[in-house]
Amino acid sequence: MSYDRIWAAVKQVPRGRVSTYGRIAELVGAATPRVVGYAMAALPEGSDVPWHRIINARGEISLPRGGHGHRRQKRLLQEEGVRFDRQGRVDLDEFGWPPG
DNA sequence: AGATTGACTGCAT
DNA sequence: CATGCAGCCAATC
Repeated sequence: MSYDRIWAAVKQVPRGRVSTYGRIAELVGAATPRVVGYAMAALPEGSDVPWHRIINARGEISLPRGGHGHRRQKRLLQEEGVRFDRQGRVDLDEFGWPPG
């Protein structure tokens, strides 16, 4: 089982932008959103895959609220210039990738 | 081999 | 805008 294709697609998300599980799934063409999420969870710690740029279709971080991972992801995105609204959501029309 | 679960999504209510 | 529900595929038990 190799998530290489999924990871390769995630690597193409430019800095300061975010993409969704569904978009990545469409991009690789051989996975459904759930599998993309599964691939993210299976990611080794020191990988160069920008996993934090992947959020759900509603523009929100999909990790459990208050969890360690959730906070880390939000911080990484903010460091790249991605802005969150008061509800902790990203405007996909502005930061989503691919655009449109 | 069958049941359960998960970093999901889209449509209906 | 929030909930509920079915469909989805792979990993785990």
